[in-house]
Amino acid sequence: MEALLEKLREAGCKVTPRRKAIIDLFLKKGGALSPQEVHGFLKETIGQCGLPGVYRNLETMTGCGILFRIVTFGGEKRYALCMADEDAEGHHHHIVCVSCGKVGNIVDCQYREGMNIDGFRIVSHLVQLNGLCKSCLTKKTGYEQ
Amino acid sequence: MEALLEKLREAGCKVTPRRKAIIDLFLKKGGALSPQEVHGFLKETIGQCGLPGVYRNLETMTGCGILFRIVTFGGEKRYALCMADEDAEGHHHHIVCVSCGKVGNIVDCQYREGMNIDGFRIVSHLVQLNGLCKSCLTKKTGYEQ
DNA sequence: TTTCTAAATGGAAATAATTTCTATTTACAG
DNA sequence: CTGTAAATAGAAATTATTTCCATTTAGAAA
Repeated sequence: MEALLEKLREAGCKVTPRRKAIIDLFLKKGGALSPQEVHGFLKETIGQCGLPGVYRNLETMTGCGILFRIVTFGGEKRYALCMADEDAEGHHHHIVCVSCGKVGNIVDCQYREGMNIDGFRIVSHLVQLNGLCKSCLTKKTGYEQ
Repeated sequence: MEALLEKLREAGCKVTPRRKAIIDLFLKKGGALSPQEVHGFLKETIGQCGLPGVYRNLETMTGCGILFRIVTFGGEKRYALCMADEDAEGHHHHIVCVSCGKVGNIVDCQYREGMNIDGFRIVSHLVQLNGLCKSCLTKKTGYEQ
């Protein structure tokens, strides 16, 4: 938790009760959440908070590298904690369990900014793996991305 | 064009004037379009057509493999023609020019369904490269993804 | 500490995006 | 041709997202 708050400070953002509550929520829930879900859960915990604030904070915290946006085939917005561990400090991608939402880091990536592929100069790229984590391979739950 | 219409038939979908107009539009424009843009352009060409129909058709045609959904960091929906050439008949990904929207195919991919990575069993994955195509490397235009 | 200020918040309201619904039309199999 | 399931149109409903602005607050600086 403290490491995540530090990321806010590094980015010059304030550590507010609401932001703490949002991080808390993601830590507790463990998976990927939509703005609406975050809003709903916050209502239960810290009482109130408008959707505009939720949207703003999810984006702010994505900018700080605390959250990242899950890519879904339907295009709906979902965010998850970017738990960069020692291995994944730098460039990395995510693997998301389609059943429970657990997130892992993928550190080996063949793409780099500036490289040339098929006549294109790469400026950015996106890789996301969807899979089943160990525990969900045995017991399937209701959560589907 | 005919090859694309064939994909509709293969999927058991009807070939309607509107669908032809949408394919036409993508062929002419060349890049990635949002539902709203498609709607706007159709108004100019075939007169009218409701947004609901645009949404339905973009999804239908994505299901047939005629279009694919561009992944943007902002999460907004955009579609582009999936011009699978000889090399890219099967599994492939896309590289999109962030300046003009031109789409290329990436056929070498290290990920496969069913493989195990870091304790996850992969069920699907998504790779998208964003870059600058040859012509845009020299002249930058206004179009940004 | 206290003060100050830019950043964050809350919530109402506006806007934009997407879906649902239903009556009508149409592609195309037979 | 004809019949029928699929597609269409557009209105309306719903949902998602953003804008706005007055108020509060975190945290730097005095």
